[in-house]
Amino acid sequence: MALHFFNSYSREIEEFQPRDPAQRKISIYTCGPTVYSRAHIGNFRAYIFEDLLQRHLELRGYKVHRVMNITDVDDKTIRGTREAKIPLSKFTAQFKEAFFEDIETLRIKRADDFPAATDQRYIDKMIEMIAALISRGLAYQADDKSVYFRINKFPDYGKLAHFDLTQLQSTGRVKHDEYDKEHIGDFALWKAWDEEDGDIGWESPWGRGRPGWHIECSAMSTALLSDQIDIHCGGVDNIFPHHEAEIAQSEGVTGKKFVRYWLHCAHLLVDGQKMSKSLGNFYTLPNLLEKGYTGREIRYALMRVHYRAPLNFTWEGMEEARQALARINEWLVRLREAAAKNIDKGKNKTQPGSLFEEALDDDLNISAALGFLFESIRETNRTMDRNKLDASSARAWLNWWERVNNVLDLETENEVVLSAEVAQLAKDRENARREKNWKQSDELRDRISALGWEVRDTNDGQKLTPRMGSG
RNA sequence: GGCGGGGUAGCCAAGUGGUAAGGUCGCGGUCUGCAAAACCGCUAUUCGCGGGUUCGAUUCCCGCCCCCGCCUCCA
Repeated sequence: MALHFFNSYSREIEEFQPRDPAQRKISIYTCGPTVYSRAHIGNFRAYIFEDLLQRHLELRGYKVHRVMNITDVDDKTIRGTREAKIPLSKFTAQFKEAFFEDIETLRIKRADDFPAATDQRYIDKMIEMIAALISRGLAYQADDKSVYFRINKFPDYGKLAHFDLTQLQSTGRVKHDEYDKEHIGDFALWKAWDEEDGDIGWESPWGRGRPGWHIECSAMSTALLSDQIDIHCGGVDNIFPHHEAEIAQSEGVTGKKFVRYWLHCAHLLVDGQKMSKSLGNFYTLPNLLEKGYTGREIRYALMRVHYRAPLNFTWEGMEEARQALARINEWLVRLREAAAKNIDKGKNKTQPGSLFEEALDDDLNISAALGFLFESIRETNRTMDRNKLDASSARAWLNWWERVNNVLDLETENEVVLSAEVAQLAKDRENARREKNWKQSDELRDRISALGWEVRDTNDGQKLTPRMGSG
């Protein structure tokens, strides 16, 4: 089955055909964080979705070039730097650093480029694009000295969001300077300097000021990818106005189709409510780590629901993630033992299939893909219970897992080393068991458990595994 | 008001015009000295509600209800 994605632009599932199929190269642009505070887990849901997308494309043999922008100048960063009374670059640096820390914890692959809006290279590019838009009559400088995009001159404006612009209603959420603009929907390309900006600003043909938010993405995607990109991702809330504006700006300059496939991720909810910085009901990654959850547990919890469906974050869901991963762990341990045992009963016919990746081909149907994974786990466990899984089959399953895990990236990283204390207790317990001193054996099991290790007695003696979440 | 996305077991969730994957939780069983893990069995006669089409609908059509979101700088 060929790759299919739901394209927000057409609102249909479409077969994926990259711009340059022969090269197997794909360009992806993803909207990154605005670094005015620590990103919350809702942000990371979107980034994990993009990570899953990239990894699956790579599994399918594509070479992905992905760009993620960092918005490091806007109203909120300026407010932040003013309140903190430190320079903008210093203010945003701390959140950039936190962001990279967090994506590493969540095992999100780094983009190839993380362009920053304040980089002079991109400021220049933005100015260049704005000038082109003005020369084409698509933009104008208003009385307030800011430059705006003239949406009436761009007939496709509203096509992505499927908005009828005459129906636009102000929510009052954002204050805008309606008197300076020709149309209420005209959006800023260049914002004229005002007092609140302090020493933040760049010179331009239209005077000192700073870029509007949308133009940075148009400039960076054009500069780093090309006039036309294969896939552009973001949260659904970015569809309007942000992505709509990007289309208008980029196509207004190049005259070419900007993006082939628009993929948008639904929101993460907390207790059924949208999670957002402005509402203050958000968790950051450190908040969850403090509760004892690991990066991979959080990764699983954020990944397991289809990207176009809302994901309701709950602690019950975190617990579920933990248990599901523990199940995978156990399975891998057994498989590796089976692969090493070199028994050859040769009767097992359970073979890994390709259903996992085929599910992902279908608009990243992760639930179906995980369904196949867990079915496979049950089947192979059943076979191993009967001691019927031969070594070569076990190896085949392990190879399959490696492939699957390239996409999921859910395996425990390092073996947690037994402390000398636990090792000694285990040894004592072994002796106690040899003497069938069950009382002492159970006491020791409790003590080992208190130290974070679970004890299991198997045919091959006792086995210790670190309790989930502790490692 | 306009435009989206959802509503499937306690919770999360896949799915199809032919009678409901998977995860998690709970209960019972096998195994065990007891556990744990694993496996087996049970847990939705039913897929928000009401109509319609059909031999048959959770799946298609119509109407309605509920939740979440977007409607000018939120992923």
